[in-house]
Amino acid sequence: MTFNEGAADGRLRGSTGVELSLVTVDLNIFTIREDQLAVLLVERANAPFQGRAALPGGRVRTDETLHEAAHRELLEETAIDGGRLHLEQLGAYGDPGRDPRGRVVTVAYLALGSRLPVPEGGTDAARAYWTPVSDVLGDPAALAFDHVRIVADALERTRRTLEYTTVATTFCSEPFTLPELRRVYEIVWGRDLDASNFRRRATRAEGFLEATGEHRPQAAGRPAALYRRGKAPLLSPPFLRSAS
Amino acid sequence: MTFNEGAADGRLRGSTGVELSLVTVDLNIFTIREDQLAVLLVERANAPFQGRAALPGGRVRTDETLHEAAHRELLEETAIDGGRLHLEQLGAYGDPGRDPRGRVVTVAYLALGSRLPVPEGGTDAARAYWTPVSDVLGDPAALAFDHVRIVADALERTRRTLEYTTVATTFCSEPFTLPELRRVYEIVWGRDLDASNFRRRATRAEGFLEATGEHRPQAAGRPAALYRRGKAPLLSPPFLRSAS
DNA sequence: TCAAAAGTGTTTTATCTACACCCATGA
DNA sequence: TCATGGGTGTAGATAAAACACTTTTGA
Repeated sequence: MTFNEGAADGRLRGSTGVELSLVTVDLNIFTIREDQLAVLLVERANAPFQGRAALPGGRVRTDETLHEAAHRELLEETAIDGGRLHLEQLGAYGDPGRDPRGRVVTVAYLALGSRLPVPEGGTDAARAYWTPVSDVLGDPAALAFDHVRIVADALERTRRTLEYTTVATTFCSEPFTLPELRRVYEIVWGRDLDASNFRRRATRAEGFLEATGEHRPQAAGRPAALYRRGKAPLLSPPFLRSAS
Repeated sequence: MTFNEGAADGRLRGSTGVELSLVTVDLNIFTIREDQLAVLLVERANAPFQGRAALPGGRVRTDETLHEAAHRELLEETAIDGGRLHLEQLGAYGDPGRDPRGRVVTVAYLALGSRLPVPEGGTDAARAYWTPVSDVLGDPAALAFDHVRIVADALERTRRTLEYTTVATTFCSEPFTLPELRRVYEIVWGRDLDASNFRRRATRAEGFLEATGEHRPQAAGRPAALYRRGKAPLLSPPFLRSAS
């Protein structure tokens, strides 16, 4: 079934005469791959924008919350189990011209995770692949709909969220080292941080890290201490982007 | 026209068989009145929740952006011209049970302004009135739908936004004094600030304030210098809530 | 000249910044 | 024993916190 079988004027319309809208969720799934921030894209199977790259997403069903819809699409379209991800709402996008089918309001979500798989096999997820966020933002026509703008907002949200919450750790697989966590900040913020000062702030922040007592041998040099995520959701004091 | 004239099962449904949703905007209009943070409420004219207090809002039309819809509802329901307000999107709320008519997704907006009028007269706006935010949040059943939760989110957003943007000035009528601006922070954050330290930070922040050179006589004491809003949208360095 | 409120200055304390230096490991 | 990268320590600069003090007005 396609969505452009609506009324004669092409608009989606409810049977009551009240103008209704198609509501979708779109997912900005971010992870760090090959030392870059990457976003998961899909090749669209259907019109409009068939064959074009887009954010994964789909219709919200009437019996689920928006958050549940995001979780479901995550699993269906990308075969990713959202259990270990950070998932937060980014906002609603509903400009009249954003979808040629008529008024479609999408609720964008931001999902952050570590070591996310490259989906494969015969499912919908087979059309999914990772792309560096910088590649997407460098080309205004890289994605279908207004998805480039949504990715830009998602990146800014991610940068700001790293300042005052502990979600940076969700980019790391447990256990992780402090230099790994620091590299997350460097990649997302696009600037180098002083290792010494980063360590001091990260270890001082209450509930951010939990030392395991173990160490991980490196390719070269001294083994790094291993940590797990702490229990605090917020970073206090926050890490400001301007600080080193 | 009411919205519950849908299909036999009561659900809103598109003519194509695709399940569609009613999309609305709801406005959290905050101002400072009588030394308190106040939110504008309306008495609902129609079912559901007829006669109950709720956030002002209404349906999004197919030919307008979500932002435009918020501006239009602001004018229609409250007779407030949004020109001088700060208006930003808060997020989408779409739990299945939030509206007895079926799936209704609302996009909540946050509007901040100063010296907003008490709407009067024979219009829709006559049903609108100001209430202290603390009164609303003290009673989980104070408002229709999930509006109490939305107001709670709006308050938290307002508190955080004051930390890193210059929007606090939109709570003041120009020209304003530094003690007036400080009082805005104190009311929103719910804690007193050191006048001396506040002054230093506010005047040092680039683009926050513009001195007019004028002064305003007080009821008692030395006249206060008058300022206008500066041009910077962001506060750097930010004012953290923890700081005095 | 007194009260009140704006505005300035100062001391103490905490934090950031930059950078030197030490430690633990593999080759 | 050397290179490599993790980890510690520290001095100077910067900013916050608390509070004493001065200025300007109306009564």
